[in-house]
Amino acid sequence: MENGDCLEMPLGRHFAVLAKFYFGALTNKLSQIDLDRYYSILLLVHNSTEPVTQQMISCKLHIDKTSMVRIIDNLVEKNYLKREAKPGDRRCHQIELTEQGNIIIPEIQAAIDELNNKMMQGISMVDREQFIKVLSIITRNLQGLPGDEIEFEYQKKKPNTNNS
Amino acid sequence: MENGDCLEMPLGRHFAVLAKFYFGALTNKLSQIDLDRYYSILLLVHNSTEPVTQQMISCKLHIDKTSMVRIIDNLVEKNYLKREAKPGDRRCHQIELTEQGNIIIPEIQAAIDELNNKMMQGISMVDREQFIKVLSIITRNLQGLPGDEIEFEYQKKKPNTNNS
DNA sequence: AGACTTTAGTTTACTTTGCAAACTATTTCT
DNA sequence: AGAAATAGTTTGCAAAGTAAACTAAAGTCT
Repeated sequence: MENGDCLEMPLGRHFAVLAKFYFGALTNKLSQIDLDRYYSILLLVHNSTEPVTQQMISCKLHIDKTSMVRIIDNLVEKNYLKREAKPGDRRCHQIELTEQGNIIIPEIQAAIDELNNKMMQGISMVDREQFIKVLSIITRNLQGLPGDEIEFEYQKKKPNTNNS
Repeated sequence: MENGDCLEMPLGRHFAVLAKFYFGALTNKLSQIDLDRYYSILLLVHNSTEPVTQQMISCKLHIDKTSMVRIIDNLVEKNYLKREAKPGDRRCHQIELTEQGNIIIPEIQAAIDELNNKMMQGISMVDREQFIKVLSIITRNLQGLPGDEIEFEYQKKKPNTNNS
């Protein structure tokens, strides 16, 4: 094998460690906020063009749906999100940012931008883009999905795919 | 920001998802084995040239030391590892592979190689190497470490560093 | 319309992991 | 010898994944 064993950990472990460092640093940067995690969720709610449901967040962020319930409970309790009945389908809960939620979005975004910058220090723009590109391909390969974007199959045309 | 927001998740989240997919696939490949995790630990014990202690594993793999106790307990109970008194320093427990542990190492290694291959499909060798290189730099940047390898500071000359 | 199935979300129970604090046994420092 | 540091352990707690069973609301199918 030419690749893989040039690292002293399996690549998956490496990714896990990176994620840990990343969110550790992010939580650190955002210690002013009454929230030490779930930033991705708030961002997703904020950036989404379509109405956001719990299932959609679960799918896109690959978080378990039962965990999702608890997490949204938490964020609602802390007054960053609100659950509203979705008109037209009362099974769904439409997740929206509260006023307080909207306030911290720019702070989160700024911290992430800053962190990404620090993280990418010493890497040329070309290499950064290439890195992101490879990251997308790897993700797709690992899912075994033919998709084009890293959209992660949130109800994207399911042609009878019994994905068991 | 030029980078970062080209993905719809913070990069850290992306890494976490990748790790999840990776180990999911790996566990799947290794379903023959009576072990659905901790592969990295067994590999580390196997590949290490120096005697392995729990602390060393904790440091290299960035696993909490109290979790480490439980994990090693588990692996000892399943007869993949054994704890032995380290001659010369009875505080340390020297961790070694059992016979059964040694048997599954090649299987794990093969599964990882196979998975890495599948993961890297469609990416040229040059790009793979470049990707790994960027990955190392990012890791170093996130740790704020000046180190050279991704060795993660396991007792590498600690000049009074009170890492609290 | 009525029966069946699917979907979104919830609850419960259990497991794994991380973190913090307190602890033991050993070693090192002075 | 006495103090401090180190390796490991234990306990308690919180977060998060998994599985199973459940509710309520749609959707489907004769």
